[in-house]
Amino acid sequence: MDSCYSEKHDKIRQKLADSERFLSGVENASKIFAMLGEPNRMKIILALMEGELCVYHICEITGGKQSATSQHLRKLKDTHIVKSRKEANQVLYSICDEHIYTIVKMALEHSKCL
Amino acid sequence: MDSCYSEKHDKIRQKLADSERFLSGVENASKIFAMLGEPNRMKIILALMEGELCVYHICEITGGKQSATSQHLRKLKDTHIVKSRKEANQVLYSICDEHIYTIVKMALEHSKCL
DNA sequence: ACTAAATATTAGTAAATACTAATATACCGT
DNA sequence: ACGGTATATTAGTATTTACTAATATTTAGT
Repeated sequence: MDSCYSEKHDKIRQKLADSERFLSGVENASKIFAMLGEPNRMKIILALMEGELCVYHICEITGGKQSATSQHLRKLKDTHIVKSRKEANQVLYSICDEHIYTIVKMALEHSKCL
Repeated sequence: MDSCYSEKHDKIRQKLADSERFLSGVENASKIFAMLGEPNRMKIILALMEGELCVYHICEITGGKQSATSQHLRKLKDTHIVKSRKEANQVLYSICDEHIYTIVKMALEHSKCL
């Protein structure tokens, strides 16, 4: 390896790193949207926007089945949209991040005006 | 039909209408998210956030194929996220609505902090 | 320890979605 | 009118995703 290339190569590496960072940013942001892009999951989020809820109540409110709801909750947790804590024999879910509120409200706003 | 029911029935109808409005609101908002939930479509949006572009350039920037890109653009148009106008022999696309900018920026923000 | 309630997981299947390649359409310049 | 360029559409296929039903795990109360 010739060391006069090192600066040049650093720049290339920087560019690659940047674009990777960019692409993974896109991937991550896309994942969030994909989560909200499923109506039943969206209903879960809307329910949780009113406050912490246990799985049973989430099912009741959204009309979803236990199993399906549980699977959706896991996905929402994996994407850091939702967090959970155990209390007695139930698991309470709540929204992780302020941003989600704003994002959802914006989308409802947008869809209102066709 | 007995007319003393009319008020009661009106209320029921109102409630049904409300919940339908609510559900269709959820459906519509969800559709927007589903659009942004596909990485290649997200890239298209990000490109258009810099300004109006023709299909050829969108393909070039995002690295997508012509056909796939065109199909994505149709979907984005159907959901009123994007609009188009013809100029000479090309079609220029741009983002429809202010909200989209904010929504996307929020999501990138959210995904940045894990 | 046993039973019941709350939640999670798994496996299989059905449905939705995105991709590719080929073809069609529209428009421009000659 | 013809050839070329830009975009759209279609059909078929592959992949992803969500659902259901059954089962497993966890905890609480007796």
